Amino acid sequence: KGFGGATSQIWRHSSNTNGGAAEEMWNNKASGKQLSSQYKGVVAQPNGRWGAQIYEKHRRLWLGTFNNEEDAARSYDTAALKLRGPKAATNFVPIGDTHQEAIFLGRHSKSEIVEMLRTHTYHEELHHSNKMNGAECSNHDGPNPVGENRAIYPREHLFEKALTPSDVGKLNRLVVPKYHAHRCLPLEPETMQKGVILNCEDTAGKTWRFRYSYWSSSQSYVFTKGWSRYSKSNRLQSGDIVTLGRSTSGCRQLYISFRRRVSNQFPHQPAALGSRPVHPILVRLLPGYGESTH
DNA sequence: CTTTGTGTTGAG
DNA sequence: TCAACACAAAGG
Repeated sequence: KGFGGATSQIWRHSSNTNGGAAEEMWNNKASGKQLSSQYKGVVAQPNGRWGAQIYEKHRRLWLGTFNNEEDAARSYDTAALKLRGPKAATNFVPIGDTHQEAIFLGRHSKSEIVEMLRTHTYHEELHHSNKMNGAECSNHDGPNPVGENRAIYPREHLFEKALTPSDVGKLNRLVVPKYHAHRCLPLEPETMQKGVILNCEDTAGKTWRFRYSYWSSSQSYVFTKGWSRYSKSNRLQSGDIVTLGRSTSGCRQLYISFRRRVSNQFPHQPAALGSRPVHPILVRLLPGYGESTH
């Protein structure tokens, strides 16, 4: 039932406890050649780090970059289990076999899992999920409710901001108005520099992750990493209004949404004047891996 | 500026 | 499907 069929690992001749250490010796410095990984789904980066990738439907999904080959290999393994099921070939025998991990994988979309792997937060999320499971989440054992069972918590309004041109431009950051930052998203002194990762759920239930930090150079609070992705995916334009909210219950889940700028160019254009018909707004999905809920 | 991860290709 | 390689785009 769970993950962990003994058939799922790729056995290698060399004991892999010391990884590719020996191989690096003769492969690396002497010849200017790129060293190559012994692990499936792992590719070398020019700077000596390791990337993980997996293919699906003629497309490559990037699973992040890592310092160790093994971490990259584990990232591949997780993605393979999510994309290809319990029987997928993996680099290591799946240690998180714990049935808990299977449930965790089942409750998150492919793109969510890929995002966790890319940002190195998969294990953090997994463990957090395990803690929650015993308490207030429904913990079914048999029929695993796969689907949109999103909890609706009472939420508080945090702030809104009309986006500036630079918020949707090439700077790839959102400036959080300082007043609101201090009021509802305070950063601890020690986290100011590094920032924190905020998980924000959108109206479709998708989780977006933003790095939130303080830029001392401009003395401003900003969403950096992740913002560009959100902005582009939703085709945000200057003048559009973004809203942040937060659950008032214990989990303090953040929520993000937006609405289009109220156009002042055409205040009340009569719609039916023999011109072209008004089409419903088409919401384009993120290009790339789509979900097939099966 | 550094690093990521996409574009691309040829092999399997 | 897969990894090697080059390098434009993203990140900081």
